[in-house]
Amino acid sequence: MSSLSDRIEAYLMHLLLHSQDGCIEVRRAEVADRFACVPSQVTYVLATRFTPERGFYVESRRGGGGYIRIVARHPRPEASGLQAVWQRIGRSLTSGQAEGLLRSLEQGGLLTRRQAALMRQALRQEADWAEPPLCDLLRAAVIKGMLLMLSSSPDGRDRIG
Amino acid sequence: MSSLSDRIEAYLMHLLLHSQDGCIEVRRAEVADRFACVPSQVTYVLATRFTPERGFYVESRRGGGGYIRIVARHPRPEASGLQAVWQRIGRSLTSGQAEGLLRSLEQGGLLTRRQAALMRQALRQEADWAEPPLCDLLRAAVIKGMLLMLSSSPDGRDRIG
DNA sequence: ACCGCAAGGTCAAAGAAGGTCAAAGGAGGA
DNA sequence: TCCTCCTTTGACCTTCTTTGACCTTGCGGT
Repeated sequence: MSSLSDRIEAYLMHLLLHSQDGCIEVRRAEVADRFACVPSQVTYVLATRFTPERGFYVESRRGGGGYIRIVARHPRPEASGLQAVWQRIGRSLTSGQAEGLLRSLEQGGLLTRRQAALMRQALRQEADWAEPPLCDLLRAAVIKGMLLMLSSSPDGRDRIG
Repeated sequence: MSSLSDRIEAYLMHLLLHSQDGCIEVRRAEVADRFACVPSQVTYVLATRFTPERGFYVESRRGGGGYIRIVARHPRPEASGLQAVWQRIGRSLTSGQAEGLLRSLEQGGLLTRRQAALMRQALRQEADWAEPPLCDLLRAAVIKGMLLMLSSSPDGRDRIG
């Protein structure tokens, strides 16, 4: 089901989420080895998933002692909780930023796949009809509303009855 | 005589009902295979039966590891009063309209006091910084996002407690 | 400097899904 | 009968992934 790229993404995301500062260093060849694939596969994953648009930046160096460093702009959302994530969201959010956020929340276990899917749908439906910059404002508004509702009653216990 | 489309619909619905969270992932080619039909038949069923109006969202991805994900907004078949309200909200909502809406939802028992209060706060925070007409757009977006999350919680949180 | 190895980078081709669209088929009603 | 609406099919398109050949960069030794 999940593709090789997805598994590599999950692996790197896992490392990021468990890092102290939302910043990791890996060797391309090592990662490729772990997943028994060609090194350029790792490059592909970095290029398609860990983009600045989604809130990551990647630097690397070649030659002996070379490395790839991935830095997350939203370090460890799973440790800080939905409330903290919510506070970091500003008034505007591009679709790429929203997608990156949802993915990392999903990876961090703060959102179920279903919740993430619902939120994606809602974002499309409520924001995509507008042009930038309006659509980005709407996206931030929708997602913050949704996160607030989720975080305020994570398991339905907030029902007063 | 149930048509092929009906049988495919029934099959997918069966999977949904037996899923824990009202969210399934299938491969188009596999489903087509099971019913010995062309893949586009599955697309047809999705397009005609699993529509947003009927309470379903469909997400898909192409390429290797591609899939079709179907999400039911209501894992439980019970209709939700919130859903109906949600569907009637347009793209714009004045603060007066929003307040009226929240009040009637609260009185109707569809929202707890706490939820309503939370939503009021979110509305103020996310929309009031802007001038009309933008603030009305933002209000509609926030409130729809929040209602969606409430009305689609798998644990039936949206029912009157 | 120069050379050679040890990284990582690029790019394009091949492969693996799903999407589109229009034509053909079928069932029911005016 | 004829018309309309829903189904079924299939040819062709678009998107995403995987692989591999070849390129560039950095470091260390001579």
